[in-house]
Amino acid sequence: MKTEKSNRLKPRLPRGFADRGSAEIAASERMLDKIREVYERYGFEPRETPFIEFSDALGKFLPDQDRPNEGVFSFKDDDEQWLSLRYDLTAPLARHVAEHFDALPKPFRSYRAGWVFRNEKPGPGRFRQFMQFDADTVGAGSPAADAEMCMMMADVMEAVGISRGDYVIKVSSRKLLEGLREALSARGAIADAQWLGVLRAVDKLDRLGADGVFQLLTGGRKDESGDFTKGAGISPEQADGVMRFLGFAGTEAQGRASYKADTGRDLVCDNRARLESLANAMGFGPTGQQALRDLEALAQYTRAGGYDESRILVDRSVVRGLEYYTGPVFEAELTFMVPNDKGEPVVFGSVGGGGRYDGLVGRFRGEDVPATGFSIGVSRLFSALKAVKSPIVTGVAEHGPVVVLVMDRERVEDYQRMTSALRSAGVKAEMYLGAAGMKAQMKYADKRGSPLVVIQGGNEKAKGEVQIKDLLEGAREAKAIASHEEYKAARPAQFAVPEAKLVEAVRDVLERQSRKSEYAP
RNA sequence: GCAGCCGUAGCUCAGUUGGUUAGAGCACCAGAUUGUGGAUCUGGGGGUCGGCGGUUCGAAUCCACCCGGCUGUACCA
Repeated sequence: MKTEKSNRLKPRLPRGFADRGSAEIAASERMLDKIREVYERYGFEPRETPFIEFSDALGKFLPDQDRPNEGVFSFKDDDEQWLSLRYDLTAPLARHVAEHFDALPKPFRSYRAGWVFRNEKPGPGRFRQFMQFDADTVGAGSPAADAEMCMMMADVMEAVGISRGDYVIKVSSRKLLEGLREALSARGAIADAQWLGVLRAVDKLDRLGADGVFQLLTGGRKDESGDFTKGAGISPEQADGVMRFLGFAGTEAQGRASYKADTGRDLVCDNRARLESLANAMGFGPTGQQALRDLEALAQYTRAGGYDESRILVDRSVVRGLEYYTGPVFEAELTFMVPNDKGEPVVFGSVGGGGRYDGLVGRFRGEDVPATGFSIGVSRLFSALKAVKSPIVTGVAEHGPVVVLVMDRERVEDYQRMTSALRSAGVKAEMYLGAAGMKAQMKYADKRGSPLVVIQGGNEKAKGEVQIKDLLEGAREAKAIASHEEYKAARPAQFAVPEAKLVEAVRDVLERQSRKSEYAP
């Protein structure tokens, strides 16, 4: 049945979605296994939730009439209730814990890997379906729970092959920022909308630098393309206070040159000293004081666990999401340089993050339930592993199956018997299932990455033999052969064995191949 | 969402001031070779030139709109 070309369906994928091949799936699974091992070692247990939740359970993104799918994929169920594809794993976990609260041990420590969906503009390395790998502790309000998250993140980095020094877990606290707001309010109240602008500006410090942040805090900023971003609209004096919080000395009026950075990895010093200098610079009120005490405790616990500032570092510029964090926030940053598409070296950047969200479970209950956790961006971490050539992703790809050629269509049963014998012996094998001739079957085996093929035509059958052709060795030998006649006559790396010795001979070849690293594809 | 650049075969790209039947390399398929993956040679399939309108005797080429891609920016739970 031939379809008219014009009505033929075009095979295509919506943007922001991707297919994956066997090599990528295998490498990704290896990475997930490493992460899982770390979580298990810390005593976390697996727990899964479905892709779809009631929209109101997911948080602020309730679909409205005008833009029902803004940011999140939503649709109406038969009973007119709004459902949504989850956009992270934290909100569904909060729902799960609240729903089974009485039955769960508390603190409840669990982990999960899963696909999440966001309906927003995709870009390079950004998809509308992507995987996160989360761990959470619900029911523990102590900074020790947050400290454990940081240590576990550090362990994950090393478990997947990121060297010590190539990553840092940066820690700050939403309460610390709240303390900043308190302190700045002495010079005039800051409205909620303004404060969101301040947080957004602070979050961009590493990308825009001090000048850019200052502009975004006050009037606004025009980027090189001429696009204007509206500022938060706080006073220059308040903005100076924000800059002081971030570790810059001087004021705007004294000139930009006097600003001095105290963040980032260049100035690694004692976490306690960093917190002290911040306390002295700011003069915090009660909220800020509490945040300082929490972070001090956290730093003390991680240090006791053997994690110093080169691995877990207090950094006030960490903000994270604007929505539900209530206490410590953390971010796993890879500090090595990679070339961007213009060839300039840039820091690889964040591969995951998290924080304390004491209010999220409480939305389903009368009272706050303390909770903390973090999330790893799986595909982002995966591309980082490629960049550092971690053995987890560069490890040799597996060979394809042994292919038993079908030389004589009348004797499919014989070939099936050989294939089954190989499988029973634990050898990955298949009988050729297509309709093509021998040459095409050889090409098929080649494309599948077969280590060898089994050949039994009429001649071999008459002698009670099978031919085994080592495809890897054969390809190597063929390079030296120029003419096709010679190639045909030579039958490189091919030999006959008695039919009864088939399995044994195949194993010998596979064994020999596995010892020769030069065959690695 | 806003701004800029770009859409020609599966991929990478040619295509003259608007002018016959739109090309190349790679990839794919077949033959040379009853039954041998490589190399070589010969042949073949594959295009509504992103889409839809317009200007024109004539559009891959010029114009408008739409769609898609890339880049920056905004948002990012």
